[in-house]
Amino acid sequence: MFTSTVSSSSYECTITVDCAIFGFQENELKLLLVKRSIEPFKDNWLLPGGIMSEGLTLEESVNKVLFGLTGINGVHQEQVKCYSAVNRHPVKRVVTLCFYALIKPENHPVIAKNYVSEVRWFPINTIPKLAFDHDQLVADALATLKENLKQNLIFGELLPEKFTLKELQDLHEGIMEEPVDRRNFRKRILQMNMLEATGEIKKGVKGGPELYKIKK
Amino acid sequence: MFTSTVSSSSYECTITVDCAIFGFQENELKLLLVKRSIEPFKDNWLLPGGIMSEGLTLEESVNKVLFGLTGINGVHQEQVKCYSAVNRHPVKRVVTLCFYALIKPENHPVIAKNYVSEVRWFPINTIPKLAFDHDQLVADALATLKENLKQNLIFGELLPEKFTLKELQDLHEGIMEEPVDRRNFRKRILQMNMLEATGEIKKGVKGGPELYKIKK
DNA sequence: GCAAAAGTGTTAGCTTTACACCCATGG
DNA sequence: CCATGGGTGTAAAGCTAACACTTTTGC
Repeated sequence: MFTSTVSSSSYECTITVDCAIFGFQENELKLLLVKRSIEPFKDNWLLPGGIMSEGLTLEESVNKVLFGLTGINGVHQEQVKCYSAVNRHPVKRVVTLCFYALIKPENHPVIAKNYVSEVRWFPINTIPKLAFDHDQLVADALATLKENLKQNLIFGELLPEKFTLKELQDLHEGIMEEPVDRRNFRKRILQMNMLEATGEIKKGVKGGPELYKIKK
Repeated sequence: MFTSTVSSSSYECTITVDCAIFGFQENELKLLLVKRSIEPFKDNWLLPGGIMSEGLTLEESVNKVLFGLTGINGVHQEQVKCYSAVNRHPVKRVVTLCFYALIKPENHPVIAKNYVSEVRWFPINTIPKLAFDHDQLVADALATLKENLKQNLIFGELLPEKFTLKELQDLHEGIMEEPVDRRNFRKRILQMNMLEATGEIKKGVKGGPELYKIKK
């Protein structure tokens, strides 16, 4: 812990935040990337990121940065890992904390702003080579996301208030990138006792599936 | 990610590293704490910690800090979490990255140095109230340690080169704070296929237990 | 009415847990 | 020789994984 009496020896450093924003669309997991319009790494794709703000926590800072680059606003962030290799930025020493977030793309229209010339959702298997050490950050963020999802089932805002078990299963399969047996999935989920049936059925879809919601 | 063209808006901040050093001694898990000899929180116990160094990664920095406060040198560090609440330090904004390490106390004699008036190993259930938000850091570090240990079995330097299964089990039980069945433990461990029998038996202990070592 | 999706139970395999006796060694 | 700890196997329970047919609905 920093101590006031040794502040003369204090070394201050730029802290940045990067965020792997995952979204679920057309039944597959996607990642939001931005293209840099400036050097270094001009015209390269990378994770949206920027500098920590003076009066904000890192979680608040990353949301501010995200809004400033893409227009995305106020999403729940989870920490992934801190990266501090001395040469990870070619120009200046920066320490970065990486976050991930899980959002519904249609709730968050994106616009390229600031140093970003383009913002685009990439299906998870078509991610290009990224600038800086962001390939590593993405790999770590994805592993953390899957790990967290395996334990609890935090779906964030990915589901509408009322949803069918099929929708839930598609989400799971999309994120985990592996299929699961329908009956076993239903059993497992219902045993968790976190959902409650609404009694309503979803219209406009064959089979007449029941709608569920998350128990309060 | 930080960009050179926006460096005018860069906010630099002190980054500190704190470390929960766990040790195993007299068959129980202990935590190394230091007592501050200066304000704020003079005479309070807390985790050893200090400022990130200019040319070092955070992992290297925490080892430097640790050496400077306690004499402990070059131990493997694992990241726990980053803490960035704006008021977590009463004097100045600091962002802290917390680590944990797992060492063998007898390999690392400790000496109080710098702002530390005393260094002591506390059994995990007798930890006093700590300064700053270190109660939280300790709770998080312990949870991370257990989690990591459950998955892989990283024992760091806790075991001698050759050890008996009983020693391994005591270690496990001590860290996890729960007993396990001896036969089931042996089965599980040997199935992992990470150990190999040396053919030697340990002398000076009843029963004549076989010595194992970690497979290369 | 037919194609597509929803709903539903049972069984086999596997994993995990519980449990007791004999043997080797140190003192 | 005796007390302490090391070594070993099996059975029950719980969990996980595999699998097929009937019902509902949209088109």
